[in-house]
Amino acid sequence: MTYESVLTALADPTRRQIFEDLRAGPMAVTHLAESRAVSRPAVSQHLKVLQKAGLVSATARGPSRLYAVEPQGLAPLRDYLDTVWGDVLSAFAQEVKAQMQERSDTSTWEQET
Amino acid sequence: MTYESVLTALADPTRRQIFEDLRAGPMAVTHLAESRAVSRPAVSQHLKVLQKAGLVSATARGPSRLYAVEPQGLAPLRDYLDTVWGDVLSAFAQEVKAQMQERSDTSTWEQET
DNA sequence: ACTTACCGTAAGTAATGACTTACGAAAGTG
DNA sequence: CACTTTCGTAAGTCATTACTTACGGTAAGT
Repeated sequence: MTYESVLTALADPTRRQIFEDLRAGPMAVTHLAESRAVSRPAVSQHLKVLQKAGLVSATARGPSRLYAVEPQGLAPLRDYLDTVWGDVLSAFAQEVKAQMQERSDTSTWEQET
Repeated sequence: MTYESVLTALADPTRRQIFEDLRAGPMAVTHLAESRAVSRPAVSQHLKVLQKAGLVSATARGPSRLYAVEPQGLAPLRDYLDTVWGDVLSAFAQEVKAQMQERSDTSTWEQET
């Protein structure tokens, strides 16, 4: 639900691969595990994290369970980038211009990165 | 530079707080550390990770060092969300509609989440 | 030059998390 | 009703990583 959980969920490479594999459509846990280097319980645990983050949803299909991408799960992260950082990005250009004009004389700076 | 490094950099809560604190403007390491519960070297290490991810930049200011937000650092993550998941999101609505119409008869499903 | 202030790095420790094996539950099949 | 398949969870191990203390290095002030 929160953008923090989305970030931590997408930070792990294996979990991100599983999430991206689900782009092909809903899949069962066994099918997800056999095309990967980790065991099936590991995939289940990753899916649990993804589900808690709202990125995937589970559907009982007999004894099997189909996991599918929940597209609205990425909305918190998108909103975070837009609302929290959108203003900063737009305000940055102005500030840079202002500072460069303000300190055009005091030129004792030393850029590193 | 890559969206993976951005995700791992923003996954840690302390590191994310430091990054968000820099929205107020360029700050020195000591100033960042004294308003937080971790030591100064810890902040330095976090800033190193953020710098490698392209999220912040350092500027030598006398014996001090001013760290500033690098606004273009979030671009890889934005691009990842747009290119990789933008198509999936738009294609999802159509697929859902098609599936619901296709399986309007085989109604033995059981939603969980 | 000596001192002070600010910072990065090294080394070591503690904690978080990713993974495995083992087990039990739920649902279809004979 | 047994049997099989599929899956989640528990317990434990191992690797990653976040954190601390200690140290050295650089730049300004006196």
